[in-house]
Amino acid sequence: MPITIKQIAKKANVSIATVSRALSGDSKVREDTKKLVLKIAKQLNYNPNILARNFVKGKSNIIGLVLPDISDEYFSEIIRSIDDTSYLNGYYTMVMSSHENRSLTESINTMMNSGIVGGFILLIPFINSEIKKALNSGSVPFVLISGDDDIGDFDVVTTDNYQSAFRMVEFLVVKGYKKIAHISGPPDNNDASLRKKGFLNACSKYKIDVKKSWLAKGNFTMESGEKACSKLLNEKEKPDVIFAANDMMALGCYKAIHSIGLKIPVDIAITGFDDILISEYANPSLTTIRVDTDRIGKVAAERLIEKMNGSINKTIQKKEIASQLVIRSSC
Amino acid sequence: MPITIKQIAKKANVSIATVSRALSGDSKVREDTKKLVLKIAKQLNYNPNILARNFVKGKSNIIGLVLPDISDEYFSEIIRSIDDTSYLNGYYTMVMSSHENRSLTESINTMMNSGIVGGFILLIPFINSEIKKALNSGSVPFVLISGDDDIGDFDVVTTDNYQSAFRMVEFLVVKGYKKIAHISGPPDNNDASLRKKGFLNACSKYKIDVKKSWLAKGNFTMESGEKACSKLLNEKEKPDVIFAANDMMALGCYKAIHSIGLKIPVDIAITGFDDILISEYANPSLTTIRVDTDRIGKVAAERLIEKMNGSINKTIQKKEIASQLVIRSSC
DNA sequence: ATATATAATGTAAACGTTTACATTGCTGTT
DNA sequence: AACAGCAATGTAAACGTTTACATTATATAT
Repeated sequence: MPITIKQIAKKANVSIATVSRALSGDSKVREDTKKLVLKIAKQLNYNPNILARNFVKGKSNIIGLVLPDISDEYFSEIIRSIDDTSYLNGYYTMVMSSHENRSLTESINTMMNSGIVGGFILLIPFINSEIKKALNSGSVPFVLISGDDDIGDFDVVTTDNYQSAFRMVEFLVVKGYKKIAHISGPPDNNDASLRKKGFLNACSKYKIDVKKSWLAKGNFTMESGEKACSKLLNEKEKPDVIFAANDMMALGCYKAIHSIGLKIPVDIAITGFDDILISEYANPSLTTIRVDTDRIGKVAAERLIEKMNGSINKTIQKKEIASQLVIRSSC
Repeated sequence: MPITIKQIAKKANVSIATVSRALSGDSKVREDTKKLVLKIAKQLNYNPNILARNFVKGKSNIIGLVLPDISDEYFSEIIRSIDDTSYLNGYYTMVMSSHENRSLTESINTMMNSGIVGGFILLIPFINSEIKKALNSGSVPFVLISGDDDIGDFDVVTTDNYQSAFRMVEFLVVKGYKKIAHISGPPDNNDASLRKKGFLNACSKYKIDVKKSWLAKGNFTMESGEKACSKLLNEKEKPDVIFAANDMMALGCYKAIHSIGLKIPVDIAITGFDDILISEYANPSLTTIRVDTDRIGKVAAERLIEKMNGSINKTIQKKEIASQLVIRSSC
């Protein structure tokens, strides 16, 4: 019982083709017929059947968004950012979380083959050959959002993990720190390894001697940060600052440090990476790196829409979104 | 160029109707034809065109999810939970954020009239007559997720704001606190007013004398909590515990208290509401109330799917999801 | 006024699937 | 062997929109 162009056509005494043209606006329709059709459409509260439109056009104006198997505080920001951008360009956003019941490849296959989306964005913490294969199996355009752009011949939007970690070290060096420790993230995580690499290369550039025992291992959890920090504090030569590969581990360091009565940043300084909500309010507030999630979503969506429109640029594009050093009181 | 049932039909030497029936499984098709069709479908890597299916069936298996104009850390959990439930029932999830560019009513109208979704869930912090009107304007089923179930004749899933606030006070009373202050949230926010109501009624039941000056006003931000707390600390008769209507304000209290050198919970105790990520890691960890977002999403999605399937229960359902008191070190 | 070009509109097919209805094939009963 | 009854399959229409192509109306040039 929703209004269709047929009813408009009848009421306006024109053919459905004219109605369609008047509504889509781009074809040649006489000004007054167009006005009439628009008026009647409005009057009847007509809304185009999007499913029918997508179906007949053979392409969908729905953008798929594949989320990985983890809950992350910044996902809702990315989702919102992508949805905003999509909306402004006349697209809708469909989410698809991967989890125990639905694997990532299954999600990709649905995106590729069901026709339900015209393109998709994949939030992907790591890549493997199975995923690559799935991504190469179809012709639906997509863009990746990842921590690493070295993941094959795909369009990808990344954070500048390496650069930011590098700059963090530079900042610490300028501040006068000499003994810098690092707590790294999971070894199979791209963000983690790039941050570590940035750390190491910066240290090497600025002639900071990194003791092996100062390269602690964590897994991005607060607990692992706490544990790693305790270990560092037990070294006979203690670092004077710890650069954790993410904020959660940095806050774990807070715990370890406070528990033995030391003070940040007086006794030891801490820095993190991510600028999660809590970091601003921690005591002391945490110096860290803010990822521009808003921009990441926007850039990814814009690039995807470009591809969906079949516009010019066919070459693979790697876009790195700059993060920002957020200087607070922890160092 | 995606595979269609036509190609399967040709290859299997049957009509497209038989293919359709074999694939949908529910009609009477001979066992061996069914097997043959399924085999060929698999072999050709057939995926049904969902747009076409939805279109011809006149209904969509996409569930819309309308998000309000705020970024909230628990949204990604709700989104995930809804998507999980949808997926398990054969549905997809489409998000639609409301914001400056797209009003809430506009989102509702799209959901109602474009045919793109078969039903939708509305995350809604408050309701007004314009929204009510929009909701009453169509025939697409929907479910609300709100802080208050007293928002008209709609299916709604709520948190038990009132009950939980009530129980928080009970808990504080049992703990021996006598002078309880409250920092309320925005006056037009349902969650906020129900929490305040629960607080007041519990105080009244347990004969807790609530001084007028102990009813501070905030707006859910950390700053407002800090300010309200400072004011409370300047009263000649200070409360011995402050129950903030949300965690952010509770953490604002932390700031105010620490800044003048007092200790929590020794000098004054604090409790919150929401159990945001940061609360567990605050110092001291915050006693608060955890909203079961996972369950909220699941229940809302299940109820919506029930309605979309046109199953039995047509009467309005108000479902209140129980929250959990999380006892930590701040009181 | 006529011919021509072009603008406006109409006609009808197409998209992939489901499904009401029609037809065919098979089984068992007499 | 004839027929009923039902199971299996086929035929074709339908869904709402767009769009290639056909037709008609209008404007322009002669």
